[in-house]
Amino acid sequence: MNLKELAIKLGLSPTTVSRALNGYPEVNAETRERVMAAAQRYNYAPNTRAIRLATGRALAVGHVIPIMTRHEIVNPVFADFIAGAGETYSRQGYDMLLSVVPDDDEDRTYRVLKSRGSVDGVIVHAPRLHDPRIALLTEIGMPFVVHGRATGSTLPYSWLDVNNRRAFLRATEFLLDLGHTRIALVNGLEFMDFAIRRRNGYLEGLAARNIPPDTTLMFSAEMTESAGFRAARQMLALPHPPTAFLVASMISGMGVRRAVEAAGLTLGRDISVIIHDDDLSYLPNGDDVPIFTATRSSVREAGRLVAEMLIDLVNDPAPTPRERLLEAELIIGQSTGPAPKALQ
Amino acid sequence: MNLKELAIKLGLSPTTVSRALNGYPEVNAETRERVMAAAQRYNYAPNTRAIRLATGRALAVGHVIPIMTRHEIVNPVFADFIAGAGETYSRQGYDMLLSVVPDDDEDRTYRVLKSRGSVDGVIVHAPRLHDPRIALLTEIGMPFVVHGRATGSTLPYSWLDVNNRRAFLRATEFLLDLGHTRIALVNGLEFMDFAIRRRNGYLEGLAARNIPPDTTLMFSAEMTESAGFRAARQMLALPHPPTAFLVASMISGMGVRRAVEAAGLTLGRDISVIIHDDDLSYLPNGDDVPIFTATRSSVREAGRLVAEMLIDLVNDPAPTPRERLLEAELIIGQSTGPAPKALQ
DNA sequence: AATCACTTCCAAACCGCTTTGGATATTATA
DNA sequence: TATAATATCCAAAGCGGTTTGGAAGTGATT
Repeated sequence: MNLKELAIKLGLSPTTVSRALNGYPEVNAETRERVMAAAQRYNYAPNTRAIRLATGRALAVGHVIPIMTRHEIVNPVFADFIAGAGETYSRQGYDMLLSVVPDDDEDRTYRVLKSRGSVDGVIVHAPRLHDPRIALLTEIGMPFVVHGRATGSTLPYSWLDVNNRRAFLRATEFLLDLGHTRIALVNGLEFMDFAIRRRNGYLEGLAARNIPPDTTLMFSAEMTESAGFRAARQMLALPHPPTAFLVASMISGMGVRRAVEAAGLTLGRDISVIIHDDDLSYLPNGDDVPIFTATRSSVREAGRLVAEMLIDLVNDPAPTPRERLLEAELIIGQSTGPAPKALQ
Repeated sequence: MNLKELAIKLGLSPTTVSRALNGYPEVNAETRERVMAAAQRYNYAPNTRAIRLATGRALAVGHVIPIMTRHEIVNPVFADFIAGAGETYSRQGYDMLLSVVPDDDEDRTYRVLKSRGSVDGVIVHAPRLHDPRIALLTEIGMPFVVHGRATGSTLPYSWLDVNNRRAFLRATEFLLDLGHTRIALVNGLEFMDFAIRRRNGYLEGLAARNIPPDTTLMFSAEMTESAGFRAARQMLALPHPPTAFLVASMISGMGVRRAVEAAGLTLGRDISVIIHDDDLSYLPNGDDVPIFTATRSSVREAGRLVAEMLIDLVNDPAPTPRERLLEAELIIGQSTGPAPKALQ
């Protein structure tokens, strides 16, 4: 059942039917009723392909997921972020287009997305320092919003980010207030923008108390359980081990916990751990009471908001970029406590 | 730059240019060269919206992700599965359309996807017993492939599944061979088809050795770390506790491990654990040597294959459904060992 | 030289919608 | 009552491709 057939059945022109369904004013209220009812009855839904061609809009948003050819890691926060963004798209009648491409092919993908008109805009994931995608997208005129920020980028751009620096600063201060002075950082890969900001927050916190940073207590790698385990095991074996860990994610935190327990130490008593919790639905930080003390910020909510920002941007391409900084909460769990006296 | 403009620049008709680019035979080799070169030079890419309308094909595959309104869990294997499927789509020139919808709205979503012509087919995720989606999709004539199977469904349908029954049967046998007789099952939600099959494999393994199943050793819940922890803690506190656990996922396995260690027991010595490992890229089961003994099957590879099956199906709607059963490997890690003598 | 079979190209219809530019009927205004 | 304004509807022209049904040219065949 298409527009024309429906129009014939109603004894109206396609024009009028189209207008009736799309809420244009130049159609009799009674006629509109009739049209709506018929559309319902015949189960009519306009063909999106035709709408897209006629309007020149894709009614779709692209997410380009680069698969790193080196370390083949799919970002664990991806599923929840997508779920959040997807909620927004469903609500607003947009489609979500996912392109999974080798990371050396990302440029071409954006160009093709643009020239084929497949999407109205894109979301940029996991920005790195001096991220080249910002210049590329600006150049080809593709609207975009970055989830995160790209330190070092000179062009203006729209973004939504968590205040990672502040989150890790607060976490550091919290540990310092508990009497910890040997605080380790188990960070993500430090070419990622968020990781840099977190490190900066950590360093800032230490500096404010005149504690010189100790590179043996600073670790950076992919946020896997194993990496967290290795980092913590290694640091706990130091002659002057840390009494607290600041950890980049729930998953690495589980590795850290394993190392702590393997060393015969007790979490929250001998060793304090604060993680960053993206509030992933399949990795809840405990049920009622949180397992880990954490800086928490829902990546799903971020997905919802970023998607909204992009749709706004597409519908009203204002010259001034949209920016939004979310604060992470610091939630207290069972993994932190006062620094052990013996080591203070 | 569109077809017409390109045709004018070349002094040819749009027909010829279209045919040249699409490899039709009725065009001079020399002319084709010229057209290809010009397309390259002017950076011409055909507008997908027009192609879709003209051909009546969506050149897109849909993935409908139901967000359960109750327990808001996004499937953790989702990201890797999507990554795998996405690789296939990129390779074959298809778009991947993701719809995130409340689970009570899934039906409507499929109908709309069909009547609007947004996709050529869909992948059905996470089938349950008697899954109603199979009848629905068959009824509305939407090509689909199920990732998994739906026990109880009477209609024929195409699917790709891991032999979950066999995997858990083998894992059970492996534990039995090690002398374990008190084997616990920490399963996923048992309205999910894969969970039922795993339980069946487990029960079959026990039955073959004349071990009656013990319901106090059978647990079923969402596959979270906390759920795994709770299940194991509870079972380990039993008067006659298990010496081995069969666990549905890496994540629940981590919870089980935590409970084991919290009970002062050692994994692989006092307690054996076998997990099912979906080979998620962000949750590797150890680096070089596996942490957990596991039944392993790459969900990413499954994604690649399911997507291929669907595209085949769309391009050649054969009457006989396509079926494919993958076997899981049993890989030996550090989490299993002979049953402790004292408890045997 | 006429006919036939290819080869190579093109004009025009079509996909299903939106949107422009009227046309017609109805009501208000002078 | 004539005219202007308004309400309501429609024909037709896109949107940018694909595809059908020739047409013209070329070389081979009779």
